[in-house]
Amino acid sequence: MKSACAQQVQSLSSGKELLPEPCAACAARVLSVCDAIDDCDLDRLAAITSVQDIARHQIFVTEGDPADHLFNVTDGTVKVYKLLPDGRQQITGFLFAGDFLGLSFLERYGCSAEAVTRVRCCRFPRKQFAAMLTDFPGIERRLLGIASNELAAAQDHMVLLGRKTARERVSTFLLMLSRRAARSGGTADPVILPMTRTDIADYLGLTVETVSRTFTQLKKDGFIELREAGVVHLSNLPALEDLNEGF
Amino acid sequence: MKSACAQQVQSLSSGKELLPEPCAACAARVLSVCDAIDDCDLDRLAAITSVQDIARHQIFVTEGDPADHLFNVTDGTVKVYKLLPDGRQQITGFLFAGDFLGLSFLERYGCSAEAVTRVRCCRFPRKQFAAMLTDFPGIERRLLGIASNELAAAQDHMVLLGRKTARERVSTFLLMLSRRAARSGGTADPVILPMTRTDIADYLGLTVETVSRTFTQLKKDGFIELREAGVVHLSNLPALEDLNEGF
DNA sequence: GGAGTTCCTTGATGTGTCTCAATTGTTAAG
DNA sequence: CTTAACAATTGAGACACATCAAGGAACTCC
Repeated sequence: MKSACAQQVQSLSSGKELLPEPCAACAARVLSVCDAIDDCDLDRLAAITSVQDIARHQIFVTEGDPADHLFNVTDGTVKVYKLLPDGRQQITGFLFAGDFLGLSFLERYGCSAEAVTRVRCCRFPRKQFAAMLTDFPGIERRLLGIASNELAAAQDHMVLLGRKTARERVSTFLLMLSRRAARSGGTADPVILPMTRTDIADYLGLTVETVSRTFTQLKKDGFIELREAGVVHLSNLPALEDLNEGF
Repeated sequence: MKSACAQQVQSLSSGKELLPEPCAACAARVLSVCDAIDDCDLDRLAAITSVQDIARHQIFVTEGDPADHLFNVTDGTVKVYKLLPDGRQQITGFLFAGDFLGLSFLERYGCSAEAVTRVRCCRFPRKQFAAMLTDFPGIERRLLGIASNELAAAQDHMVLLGRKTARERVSTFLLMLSRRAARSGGTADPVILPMTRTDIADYLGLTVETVSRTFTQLKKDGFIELREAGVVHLSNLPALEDLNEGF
């Protein structure tokens, strides 16, 4: 087990091969927990790390299972969700390169996770990772920061689910993806949607039909353009931001 | 500033006077962060603590303000909420004795907080509290645990807001309050509702009218009884739990 | 290149919850 | 006890979104 965090050499969607690289060269590192560790100590982290490639649609974390592993997404998109007994689904978040998965440091996973695209991630055994916390208090601090951010995002999402209209939900979603992409070095304007309309609906607390209708409505009103599949052009970003009144 | 965490000698609602007590005797301590500190080090915590009494309806934390203080509720009920520019409100959670407030360790508060009843709490200056983290890593571990629990609660609430019917939301809410009360040494069956129907509505993503109608509907169907104001008797708890199918 | 599958869109209709409005119940003040 | 202010309930009607159903577009697999 020599290799560790993987560097994203080519986008997975391009079909090119991925080259595993050591943590020190990991493109996702600056975005993630691993950044809390000095270069010289990275081999310590690398020793407990295994790189995983996950096929599209594969469920690699199941709600209620013992939380044996923590994950760090280095490429691709993951959906994190909960199910009601009758099959209703609520997606609690999407994860992208640099995002950490497994933040419920409880005995069992609180959510399930499924690869929306082909996904590459670093996997840490939870116990060994926990053991490292005592040696590297910086990680703990970092985790607390990540938890804070996740909590803030969860609160924003509660506002969306509890109080926003369908149109507001969709535009908030588009802006969120846009900012997220820009923040991690991507492009802000043509927003890439790796997930299906159904996934978007399950994230926004709507039905597929309503999501689809809202997209066409936003298109008709000149806020967005839909040329290729999975891509949304924000033709009128200021107006779109107005829909969310500085949110 | 000699006194620190307050002990709940009598319930505030009874109108009796509260006696401030040192942290070592604090009834809420076992439920809270303070438990991560040994008795002998408690004076260190006490030195930066100030006890605060907050009147009903007082807003003591405002979203967007610099996060100068952290709070630990020792008695009473607090609502934590976010507002949309046009006044729509989403309550993200209710806090009771032992609950920690200020978990967004960010520069500014992410939510506002208002006293639903008269509230007593311990207040810590954020910077001094942060400084203690290095000396007492146990607190950090504890905070991470609290954050995990809050995150799990937030995820459950997203499912509620995104995918549950009004009836399911209300019954989930009642069960949550019941379990919460039981967990912190209270009574599980007559559930106490310190908050108004409007607050419940803003928590559940509904309107007051729908909440009220759902209550009477649950009453008519024999799930609950409404005798005094602010009290709900769970006449048929198993059936109520069935409504939420093991949730 | 054709067939199957999945995804997306659009239409017609239904309904759960919201909105508006009025009444009653409760609490606090004088 | 009276009055005012607030909280809770109930009814009538409207509407945003869900449901049901069908057609078309994109992708995958022989």
